[in-house]
Amino acid sequence: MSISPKAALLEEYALVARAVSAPARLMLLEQLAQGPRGVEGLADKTGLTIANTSQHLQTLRRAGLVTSNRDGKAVIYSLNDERTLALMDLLRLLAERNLAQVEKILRGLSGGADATEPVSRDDLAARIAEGSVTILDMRPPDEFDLAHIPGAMNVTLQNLERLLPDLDPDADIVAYCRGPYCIYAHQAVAALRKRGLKARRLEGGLPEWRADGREVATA
Amino acid sequence: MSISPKAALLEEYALVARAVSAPARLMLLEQLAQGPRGVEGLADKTGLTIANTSQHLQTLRRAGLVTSNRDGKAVIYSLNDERTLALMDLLRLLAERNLAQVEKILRGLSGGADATEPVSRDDLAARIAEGSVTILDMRPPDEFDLAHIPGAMNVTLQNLERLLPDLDPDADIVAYCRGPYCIYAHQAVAALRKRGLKARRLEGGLPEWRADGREVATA
DNA sequence: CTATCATTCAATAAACCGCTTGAATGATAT
DNA sequence: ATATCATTCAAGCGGTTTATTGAATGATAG
Repeated sequence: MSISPKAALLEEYALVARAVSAPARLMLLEQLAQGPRGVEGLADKTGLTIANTSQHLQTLRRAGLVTSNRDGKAVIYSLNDERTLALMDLLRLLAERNLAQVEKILRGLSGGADATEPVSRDDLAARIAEGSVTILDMRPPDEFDLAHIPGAMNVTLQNLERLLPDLDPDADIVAYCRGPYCIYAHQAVAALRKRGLKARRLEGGLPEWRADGREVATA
Repeated sequence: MSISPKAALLEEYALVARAVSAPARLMLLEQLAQGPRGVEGLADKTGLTIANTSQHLQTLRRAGLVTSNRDGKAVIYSLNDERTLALMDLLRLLAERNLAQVEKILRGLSGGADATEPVSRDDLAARIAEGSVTILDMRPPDEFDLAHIPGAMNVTLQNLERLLPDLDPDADIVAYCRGPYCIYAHQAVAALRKRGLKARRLEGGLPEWRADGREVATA
């Protein structure tokens, strides 16, 4: 006598939820949203050990969220389903709306300033067409090189200070990074606004920009 | 020195995911999607013990997915955010698309017959207006009494057999139950089709029908 | 005030998860 | 074949989660 089909189904749904229930795996998925990666690359980016990264990736694979294929001696993992990003975004949305702790952390990121509404991707595209916006890509240079929004300047939080004198104090600035989970854009906007600049965050990040079918540039 | 804000945020997102990563809690949420309930009622419906139910509900509350308020000596829990249903539906979708195991279980439910596409709620509403459809509500009578689609007949799997002679063999039949997680409608459709009747499943269930802003009837 | 009832808390054992370590695998290059 | 390299496997430790049990709480009714 097997267990009920209902219980079996719930167990499978729970398996998917469990896959996204560990911070380490959310980090890995955020990286994979940028594009396919090998185990070592993912381990580097996330700060996990190689063996640990491999294990987490296998958990994700068992839940059907990623696939792997061999390329020579390296194993390349990629997102299996774009809707995984939607799942992660819903997690974020629910957490932001319903958990006081999250609001507190986000307020801390913006340095006490009022959180500003993000700029929609449609808006940004229109501004690009007008040529009336300065775009900052806050991701590490290697990710910028792979793909970025056309016209964006690659800046890290560390060298943002040095860039300040070069920025037109009247320009509208839009900062973005990996996606909704990436906080560099939050931090950049906070730093820029503290200096009186008109900076805002892009809604989502590069994967979302791409998912809209918009063009990207490569180095 | 506190941990990084990024890690703290991921921990909170993971908390939400963990909340929906246990079959028992998915069952509770499915019940709560029908409407607010007390602890004892939820324990009855899910087959969990009272203490266990209470603990799971507190886990859900910590994740911000449900709220509770006291009514006399009973504590009534309700869904805190409609998007929780979207989260659960996304879990189901990802599982159905990417896990072979799920497809196998669903094929088992339909008794080997080809799975039929569900009827959309728009379609059903149009058919109701035409009066050209027989609607079966497969939920337990107490849930039917609280709210059901106007014109629906309340049938349980157990007494479906007895009802068969009364059904017009040429009628279009649409069965529904609690929502996407409820398998009674699947099973009813399988049983009816095996007897040559034209039965299909409604997409989603009563909570989704309601969320569309459509009317419901009460006993 | 006392009794009752629904719910929660506390303590426990068993199972599971996440990370580390070191060895094993499997594909390539010499 | 042998060496090398990226990845995976296996085992183990500490911490967390789950279900159970029985006691404690808190609101209401008499």
